[in-house]
Amino acid sequence: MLDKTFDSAAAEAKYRDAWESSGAFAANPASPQEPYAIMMPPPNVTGTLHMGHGLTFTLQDVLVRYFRMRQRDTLHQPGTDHAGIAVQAIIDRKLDAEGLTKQEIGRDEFLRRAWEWKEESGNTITRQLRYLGATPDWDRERFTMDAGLSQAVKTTFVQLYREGLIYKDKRLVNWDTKLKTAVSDLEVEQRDVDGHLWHFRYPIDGEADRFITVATTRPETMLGDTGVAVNPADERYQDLVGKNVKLPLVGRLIPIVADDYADPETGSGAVKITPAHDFNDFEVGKRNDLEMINILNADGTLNEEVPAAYQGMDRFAARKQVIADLEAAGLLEKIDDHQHSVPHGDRSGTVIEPWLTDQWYANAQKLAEPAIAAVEDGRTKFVPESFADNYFHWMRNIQPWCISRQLWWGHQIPAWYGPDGQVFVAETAEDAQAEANAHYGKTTAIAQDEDVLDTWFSSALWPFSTLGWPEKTPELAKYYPGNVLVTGWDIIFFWVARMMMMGMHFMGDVPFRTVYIHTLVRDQYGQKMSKSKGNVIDPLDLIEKYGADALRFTMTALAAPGRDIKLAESRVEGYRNFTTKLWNAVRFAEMNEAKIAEGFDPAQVSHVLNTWIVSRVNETVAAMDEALEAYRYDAAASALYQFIWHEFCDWYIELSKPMLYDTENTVMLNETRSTMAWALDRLVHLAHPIMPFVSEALFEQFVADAAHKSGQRLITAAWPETIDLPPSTEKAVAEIDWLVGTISAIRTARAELNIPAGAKVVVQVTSANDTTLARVESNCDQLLKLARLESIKALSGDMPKGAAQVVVEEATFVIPLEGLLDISAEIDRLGKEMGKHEGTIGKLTGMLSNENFVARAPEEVIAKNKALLADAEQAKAGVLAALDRLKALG
RNA sequence: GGGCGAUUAGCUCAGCGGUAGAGCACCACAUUGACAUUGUGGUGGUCACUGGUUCGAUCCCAGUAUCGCCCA
Repeated sequence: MLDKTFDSAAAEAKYRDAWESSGAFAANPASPQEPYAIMMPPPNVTGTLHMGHGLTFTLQDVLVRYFRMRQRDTLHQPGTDHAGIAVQAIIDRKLDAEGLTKQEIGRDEFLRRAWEWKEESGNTITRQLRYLGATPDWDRERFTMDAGLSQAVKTTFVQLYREGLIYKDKRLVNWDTKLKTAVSDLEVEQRDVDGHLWHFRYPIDGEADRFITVATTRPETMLGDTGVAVNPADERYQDLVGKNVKLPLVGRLIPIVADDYADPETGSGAVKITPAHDFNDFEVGKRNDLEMINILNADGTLNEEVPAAYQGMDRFAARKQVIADLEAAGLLEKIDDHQHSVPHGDRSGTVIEPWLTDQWYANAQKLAEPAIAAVEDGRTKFVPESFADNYFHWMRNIQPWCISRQLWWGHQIPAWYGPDGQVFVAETAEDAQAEANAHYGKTTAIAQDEDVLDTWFSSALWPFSTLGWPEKTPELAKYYPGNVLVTGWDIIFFWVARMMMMGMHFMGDVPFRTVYIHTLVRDQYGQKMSKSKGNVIDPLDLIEKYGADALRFTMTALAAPGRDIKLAESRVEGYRNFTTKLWNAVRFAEMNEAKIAEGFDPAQVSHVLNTWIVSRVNETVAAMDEALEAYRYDAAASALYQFIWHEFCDWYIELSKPMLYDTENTVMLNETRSTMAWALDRLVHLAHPIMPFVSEALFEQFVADAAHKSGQRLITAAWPETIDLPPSTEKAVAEIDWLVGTISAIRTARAELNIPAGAKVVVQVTSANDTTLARVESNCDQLLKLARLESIKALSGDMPKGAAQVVVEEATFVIPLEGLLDISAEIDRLGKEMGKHEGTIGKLTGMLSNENFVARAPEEVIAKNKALLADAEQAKAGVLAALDRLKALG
């Protein structure tokens, strides 16, 4: 006997392990089955499961389980990325706590410690994914710094270098002064801050008492100014172009140049130019051939390029000092409050400095071309489609991709330098040495580039490097391209774009056919979850409280395309209740000995109720197939919920009771027991992708036995297919629809007339046609039970006085209440119904008498409206007759 | 400033060129032999606003307002 409620914790613990050890998650490249591959976006190895993971991995697992049940050879590729900056920061902190620095311990020892950390605490998230019920092929788990994936990095780097698509360049980068590395544009967060705009007066050289005013939000950069720009069309400054300014505090003469970048409308119209410390100024500097003076050290202190008084000073201390000194010199014109955005490192939180350094770049513009074309011609589709525009916009405006990072944790760049700086790029030190020796004509010492590659460089190779590339493996042949990539929109540029570029370049084909983009999980008020706001909901807490199935159902039901998910805990609670509902439905079946009898054929059931539920199962299968194939997770969840709760539980179980309790009629009893067991078997199959634990538990504890499938596991069972039903099905469905409508109508009238719920009433039917009378006859038990009636039969003799009347289609159900009826309440009630029908009739008559409508509307719309009008008129006539009788008899 | 999206019941959201839907919340009733993590019934909406296209617009188009997000 099933317990009264579902014990989610016990089931999760049991099936998590049982599934995994059964080998159910394993892909099988040797199998003849059609593949279905999803590459898991590798979570950061430092990560722990948050709600975003909860969403993305639920959606992936729903697809994986669904297609596994459809008997596809399913690969869900798991793994983690090495998170260069994050891991380096962790090790740095630990060293700091020990009073050590990485320079002291050296690169090898640093890497040893990093690996040690990774082995010990780096895989928290992959353990946590199992709690969510994810079923990737764990035996194939990869890490971006594994030997194979590292080889892929070397191979791609060397090839791209040889093709001229990777090169070294001196450009401005986003420099993180705390982590002392370049970071990508995407890792820079623009924060609006309340700052100031300082207006300084720069004296014109050779013109006493003449000044030009410039404004800046970063006064310390003036020490690196190498020019002042004015707009060529700005008449105020025409005569100054070509002259020099004597840079205060520094004394350097710097030219005044004409450049469109200067906006005459903004401030004074003149702009100071610091080419080595501002992205816009860099371009102005290049156009006007201005000197580039780098005034910063890697740690953000000022270097020897500035006057001695400022050397070694931190950039923010220098800012104060520069302001004070300019003010003292009488050159501070004014200070405005000014709100502006300041770049911050998203890892370090520190202000990012544009800094001039030598870095390795990939020619992203070139690599993007085929990646853009692949989406244009539909080889890869975005779902929802609108995200393709996002992708195009970014890809068409893509900048050179700075791929080097000044870190130790990562893939060290396979480039070596000779004593004169000559570069030798090769996959191995030996090859590089050989090249160097050949180049110099003698054995010459070379040293490898100290830097490592951006983590996203290796992540970009993930769709093929995990499959064994550059080796030609069976996996690569079978699972590339993958079917779908499921990820959040925040990662389109970090990852999707780069996988597309690398996939097109090295595999000659897209990495996946579809990119499903989901949105962010926010709190119930639409706020982004953040630790500082304290509104973070931990998915593991929800799993503990409500079960993984409830969380998964919530994620699935809320995953409507293109919309952020606002998560309220009450939703999860509601879906926990849903798992309980399903559990108890099976428990009911168990109590009533539901079991599929030998030779049972769902297409041949005789009772209308059984025919109806078979038909409803069919339609639910079709609805879920359609929804899942279109990535309409919300629609799939809703079809399942609606079917289980509001059709199977509310009506099928309730209407089946008279048959299940009537042990005399063994034919009907057996058919109903069989149908119920059959339907439940289909139903747990349908529930499995979204609610794997409760469905598997129910299957094991009862359903498998009832359906003669003992010993099988749902996780690998075949997904239901729709079955062909005889034409008579339609009639049965209409009869159940009528029955449901009639019961509901009587219940409504009872409630509105305050007939006590416990009171059994006598009902007599009048003005009913033969079909209705036959339906009343054959569904008598169900009507008595669910509408709580004493009896129901055709009205014989006169209409009783003081009777309530319920009109359903052509028939009226008369409920004699012998003076208990509140006549005026009943008149009001019937009057309200009349109003409703009259409204409908008015509207439809209007439409149907409109010549244009009749002439232009489609045939089926006209037919439908005519039918609706007939129904409404029939109903109105019934209600009118009821009102007349009531008035006549009281 | 540029781009994208949203605006439908108290809340969270589906929907769709043809009579407005769900879940939650709320109100009333009910402990009837799966389930109170329940059942039954009910209240609740000028589909943001203004125009246009159409026989017909919540839906398509244009504009307005408000709110998000991304980019500069």
